[in-house]
Amino acid sequence: MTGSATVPRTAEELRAAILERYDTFSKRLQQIARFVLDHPDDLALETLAVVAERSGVQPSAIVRFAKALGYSGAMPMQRLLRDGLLANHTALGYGERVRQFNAALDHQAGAGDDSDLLAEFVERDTLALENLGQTMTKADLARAVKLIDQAQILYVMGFRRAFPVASYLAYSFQQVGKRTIFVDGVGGLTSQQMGAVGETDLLIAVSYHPYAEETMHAVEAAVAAGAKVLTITDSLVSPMAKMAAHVLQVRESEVRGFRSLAASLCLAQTLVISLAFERERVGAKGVSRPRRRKA
Amino acid sequence: MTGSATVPRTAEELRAAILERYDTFSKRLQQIARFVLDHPDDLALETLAVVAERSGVQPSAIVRFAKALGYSGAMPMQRLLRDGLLANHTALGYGERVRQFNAALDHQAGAGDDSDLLAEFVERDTLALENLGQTMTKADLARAVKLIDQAQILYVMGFRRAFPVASYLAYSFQQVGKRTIFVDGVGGLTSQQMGAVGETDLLIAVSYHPYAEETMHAVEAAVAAGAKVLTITDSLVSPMAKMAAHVLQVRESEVRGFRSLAASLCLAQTLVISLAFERERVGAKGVSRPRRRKA
DNA sequence: GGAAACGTGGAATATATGTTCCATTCTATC
DNA sequence: GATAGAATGGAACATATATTCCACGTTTCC
Repeated sequence: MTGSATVPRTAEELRAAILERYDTFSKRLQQIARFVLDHPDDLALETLAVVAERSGVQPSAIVRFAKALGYSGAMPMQRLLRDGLLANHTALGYGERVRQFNAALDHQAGAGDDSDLLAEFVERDTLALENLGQTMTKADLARAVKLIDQAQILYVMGFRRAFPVASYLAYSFQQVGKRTIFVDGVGGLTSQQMGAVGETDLLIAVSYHPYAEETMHAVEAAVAAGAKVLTITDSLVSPMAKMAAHVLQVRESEVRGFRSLAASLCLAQTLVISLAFERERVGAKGVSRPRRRKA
Repeated sequence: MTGSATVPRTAEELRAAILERYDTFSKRLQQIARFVLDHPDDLALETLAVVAERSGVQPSAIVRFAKALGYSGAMPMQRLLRDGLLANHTALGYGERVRQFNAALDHQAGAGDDSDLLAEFVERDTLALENLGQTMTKADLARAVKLIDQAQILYVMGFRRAFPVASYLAYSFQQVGKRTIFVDGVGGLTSQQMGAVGETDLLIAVSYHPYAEETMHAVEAAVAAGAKVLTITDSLVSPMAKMAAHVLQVRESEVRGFRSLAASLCLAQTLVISLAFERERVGAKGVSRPRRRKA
């Protein structure tokens, strides 16, 4: 039953072995391989039944997987991962990591020091998310969702730094079955794309300082056409905020002058899923169930 | 059977409770208490039988110990310590906390319950960021930055869910003065946009499961043309990963079947700024100083 | 298009683990 | 030093877990 001459004896070897033989595995075995690579901790700590449920396979399949790698069963493989886990844990104590982290943050004034840029950004985005959770009220969200739900056609726009957020919104709203037009400005056709905006429609405009002129003009045009406008922006006094029917303020924190988009995207996804739930609750027509869906 | 009114609910509380009540314990119970305090990892990870043998007591004594602290058995106490261990080792804590999080969600799993969707997503994104900070090594990042820096022309692509990430990368790299072509696939011109790829160029391909065919083909084409490929993806065995010169794995956590992009965007920005710093340090030609710049 | 080989899900089984129980030992008190 | 009470060890038990096995489905190759 031993597939190869050498059976992996460390967590790293196991990883390498899986990668090497991935192609020779069957579909289900590949699925398990992915799970093991992506969530080694789960396999190490949880029982087989839990791992099976979480990875969406049968316990027996996991045993087969372990045997395909040359083990006598799933348990030896688990032990391997567990040991690796413990080794990592003891090698780098918690306190030490915190110290390193804080030290890195302390000299963030240092010019070219990019030694732990990632840690800084992680920290910054975490703060931004925290702030979002504290400042954004349920009422504001509910109102935004209601506006979106009531719109016959949803227009989404956002340029430059706001473009990723806008594209995410457009893509996701389409995915959950909302009629959405992404005003991407390709070919300078912004006004044409917005041409059919009417009173029953909603424009979601995403914009941060410095506010793109194109977006402002589009908002003006939409208001003139009688459409409602929902803006996602960084300031309640931004040019858009006054014209908009509703404003969602997102305060992205800043490190070294660079702003992020983590909070905006988190908010964006919340809007999308909230809408999906709302429609499901009301039993809207032809909307696929949002739960368990891979977005 | 509950010794005291409040049962410890975290690893720290447990530690405190043991210390506080140490004197009231019998000799054998004190022996176990010492072992738990000194080797919490062992109790967390090993089976009761192993712990019993290692600490020189009977399994039943450990159960008694747990009951003396108010638990229904030894298992709940083990779970507690396990969670505590994971909390310290955030890279591992990730999976466990997601599990807890999901378990909590399951209770309120009523379909249309969006009462605090935002809080859920904030929590999930926070976890994903934390995990990113712990699992992404400096070496991996440094190598990616080096690849980008050495590329004469940088191509960036990513479709569907990866599109926001790709657009962000393209926009930001252009902002910091890197020659970048955003392969956005407008008008079905993907292959034309990629037409000029050469050996001195780099393609950054962002892709998540299920991987867009267009992206895979583009990666193949780039490799065939002799260009290097850097992929940002969710699995080391994703179709792209094999062809790529370097892979950056991003594990976005998932709530109710919906994945986010927070970690990916955080990574993206880290790459951009790291490149900017790198160039500044070397004193590259005509690159605007990255600091204090609004990206 | 048919047949063989392979892969898969789920129930059945064997095993190992945590827990309980009670006879025995230890400790404290008179 | 005797005795009552508590504590302990280890066997017996119940439970949960990993593993095996087989009928069914799927793919592959002739």
